[in-house]
Amino acid sequence: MLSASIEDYIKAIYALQTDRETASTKRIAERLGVKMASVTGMIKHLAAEGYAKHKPYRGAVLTERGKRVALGMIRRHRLIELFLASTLGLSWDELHADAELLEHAVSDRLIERMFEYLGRPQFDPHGSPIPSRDGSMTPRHSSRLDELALGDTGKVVAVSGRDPEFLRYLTDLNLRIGSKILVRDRAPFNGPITLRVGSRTIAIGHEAAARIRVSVDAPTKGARKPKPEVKRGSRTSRRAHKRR
Amino acid sequence: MLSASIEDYIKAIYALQTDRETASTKRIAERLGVKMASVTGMIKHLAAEGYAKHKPYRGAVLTERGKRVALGMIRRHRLIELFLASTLGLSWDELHADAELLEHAVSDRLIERMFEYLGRPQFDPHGSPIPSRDGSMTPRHSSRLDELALGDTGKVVAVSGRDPEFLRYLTDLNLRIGSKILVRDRAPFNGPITLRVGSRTIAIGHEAAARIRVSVDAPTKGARKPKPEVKRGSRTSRRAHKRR
DNA sequence: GTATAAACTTTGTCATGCCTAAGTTTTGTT
DNA sequence: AACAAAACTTAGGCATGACAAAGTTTATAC
Repeated sequence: MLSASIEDYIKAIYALQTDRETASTKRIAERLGVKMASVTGMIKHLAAEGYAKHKPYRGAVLTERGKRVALGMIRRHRLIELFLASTLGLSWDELHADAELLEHAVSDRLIERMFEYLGRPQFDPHGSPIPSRDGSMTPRHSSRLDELALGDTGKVVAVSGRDPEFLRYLTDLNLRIGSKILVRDRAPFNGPITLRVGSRTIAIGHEAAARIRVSVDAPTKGARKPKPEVKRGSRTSRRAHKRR
Repeated sequence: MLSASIEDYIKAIYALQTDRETASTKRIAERLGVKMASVTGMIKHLAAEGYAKHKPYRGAVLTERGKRVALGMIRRHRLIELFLASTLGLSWDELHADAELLEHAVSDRLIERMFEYLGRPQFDPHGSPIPSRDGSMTPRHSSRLDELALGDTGKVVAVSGRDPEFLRYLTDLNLRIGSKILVRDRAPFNGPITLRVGSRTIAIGHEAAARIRVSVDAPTKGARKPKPEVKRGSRTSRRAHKRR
């Protein structure tokens, strides 16, 4: 059985190496709230145990074994979040902190019971995919809201921050998973993006918009102003995550 | 914040001093699966922190402060058990182990959410009372099944063991919280007790019977053989614990 | 290209909580 | 009462995982 500390380090490295290629000592330390010296020590331990590779002065990278552990933790985390949301009705800004504590304590048996109870879900309350037991994740074909063109319509499918402030801000704007949006205006110089959300019109900054993932509707036949220079991901429409 | 270890010691001392007046080093060690030397060390620590009094060679006793912590832990434990039973449908033999792990990790906020979600329950799935936030517990007026007289009828309100084997045994006998029973026969010399449970007739040993608490029905007018030498507790009838 | 800053590692220390081995107190037996 | 066994404590040690301080490597600036 791995200690809670080791699990946290592996999760942190996984998250960091998903962005960049490698997880630096500094960033791991910041993420976990420990000093760099502690991180170096733990990275060496992880390397000795075969969970990571340590390239001195160059950061850490997980091995396949380490990745498997990381995906297992993410699975636990997201199932716990969904379970707490479904049963106790916790709002999305409250979920992360509690799941973070519980993910080290919940038995495998309980995780699988939750999985079945929740109807073998694919996505958590933030729209993030839940890894399957074997570590595979349903890919999401979505675009960053800040990359949408004027006139585009779509549905919010995920958000990438877990900061409660940010999530409450979105709630105040009426933005949640499944919200339908229409891009009304895009100010130049990374200025705010104006959206239609339900019956409200709101303005949102670029930084926030970049954290919101949207599945964009295929354009309808009606005349619309194209904006070809904006590149986007695939636009497959997907059902939103089921809430109760 | 108290460590999981400290919480476990306080719980163990509480349980032991509820039986006897004091919790001996040996018994604490057995309960927690550690050596006596470790217990002595921790008792001294608890005494230094004001959670317990240590009388060397005489065992430990919790202070008021320690008791408050213990009741808080019991509250958490029992609410978690009830929550897992209510949502995931865990059977009573599965509950204890998971709750034991979770009770150290669940936030106070989550505990109170569970409490409300469950409808401010008074009893856990084993029929044990759930301490209120201030530490008071609804007393249960019940008798040990092995002390019932021939012909007595009643309802199972609680069991006092948490051993999964024992609980599965009771399940096999059709005995659960709320089961109505009738004492058909009592063999002499601490022999088995024969019961009517629903439509089945079963025999149960004294040791098991002593762990089952029953609320005995007031005798009906019809003729019945009295057995005055058996003393019992009060016989107030109480609603059984609500299951979903 | 050299100096300085930033990132990183090494070394030694500390708290927690466990252990073993050895010594002490209490209890039980005769 | 005296001895042996059981219960208990003390002393010393170890693993984990954190830290600070000091030293090393890499990046940045000029």
